[in-house]
Amino acid sequence: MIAIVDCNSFYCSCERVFYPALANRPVVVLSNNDGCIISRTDEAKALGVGMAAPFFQNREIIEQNNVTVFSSNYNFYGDMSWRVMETLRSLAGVHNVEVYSVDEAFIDLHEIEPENLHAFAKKLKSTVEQWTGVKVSVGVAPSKVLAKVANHLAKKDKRQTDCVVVLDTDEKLLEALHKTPVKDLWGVGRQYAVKLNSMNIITAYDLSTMNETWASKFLGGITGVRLIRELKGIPAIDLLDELTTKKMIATTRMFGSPVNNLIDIKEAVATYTARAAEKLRRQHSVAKTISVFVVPKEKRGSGEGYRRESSLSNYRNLPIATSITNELIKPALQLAESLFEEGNSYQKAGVTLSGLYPESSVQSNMFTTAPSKSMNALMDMLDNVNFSMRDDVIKFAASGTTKNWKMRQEYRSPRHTTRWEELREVR
DNA sequence: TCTGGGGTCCTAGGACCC
DNA sequence: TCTGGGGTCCTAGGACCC
Repeated sequence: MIAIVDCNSFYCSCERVFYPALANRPVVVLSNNDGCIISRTDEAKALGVGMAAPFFQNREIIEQNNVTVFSSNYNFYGDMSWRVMETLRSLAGVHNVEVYSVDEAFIDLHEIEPENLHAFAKKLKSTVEQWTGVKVSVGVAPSKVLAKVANHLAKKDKRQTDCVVVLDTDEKLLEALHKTPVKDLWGVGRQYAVKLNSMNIITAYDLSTMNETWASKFLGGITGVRLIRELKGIPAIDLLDELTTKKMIATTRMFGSPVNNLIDIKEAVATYTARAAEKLRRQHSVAKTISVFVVPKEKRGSGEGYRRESSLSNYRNLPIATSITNELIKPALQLAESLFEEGNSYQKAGVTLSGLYPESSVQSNMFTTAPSKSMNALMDMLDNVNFSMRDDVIKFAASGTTKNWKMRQEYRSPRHTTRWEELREVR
């Protein structure tokens, strides 16, 4: 059996830990740049605040109902996430926990006796809440997809389930499948939901009766086949090794306001490159390819709805794979220059590192030398300082100091857990 | 006025090779 | 004039996730 532990309204939950007075009040957390609502409590949801909805469209409801608003504070959430995951690891064993996202983890329960499943799930929940203050829901079932279904039901009716649902009999599984619309399944997005409904497949149960040949044809090949198997209770998506390394690393961000000069664009690109390089070093990889993209600000008619912007990008293959920040910044700045057009205004830029290899595999060729030991030692020191502060205390000159392009964060909470000077005071 | 920031996997199709 | 069959590698693009 597999469990998924999912934090309830994670970012809001984090904020509430340090503002207990908000316990039963509506709270929302905004995306970077204060653009969208990316986390909302049940109370905010009940008021009609939409998920992933633009902030400005919900402003009225928020102000009228005195909803508490926070800008996102990723240093703080990252630290809280780490605490939650450590708690789970200490209860279930390091090797049985797969951290799936900042607020979710799968747990392999093969070491737990069937009759103890429910008690163990409860223990996961109560311990996390006691040690970190973050509320969680737990779903338990024979496969990952079914565990997600269980978790969904646990969240939907918190009072009745007490946020724990264990699907350990065929009757419970069938009932759960009948109750779940296909659109709520993990792996079925908007496109597939429409397609399935048009074929008169409405509930998860309907989908579970389909065969694999059909799934292969209509639901994205092997992905669809795995979904069907998982729905039938046959695990088809492995618990991932904790040490799997990323195959691509990106850092991209909207600007606080449109940028129209090359100097600012280059500062932003240098900053993003430094951040991406840091992620790269953390997983002990080097990158062979770097690409940069910029998104011009679109001139839109008032009648048009929002649509995904189109970006301009360019890439470069490096002579030798590296994770040294300055070796990556140089080509990144050249790429930024090649993309920039005088007179244009830009709203976003990003840097992607790909062609990743373990750093131990780097070889020098005839024209280049392997990075010197001192350069690597410098990077280590920089990462240690910046990581311990969960922020960039030490930066590269190319990142600049003006930050005309940096994002808006009007409602950010203090970095309670990573800054002494921002620690909460209790009198 | 104002619409996030990361990632993954899969497939199709083109380039190239023998 | 005629123009195979099989393989690999790469990229772009679509779908999905939180």
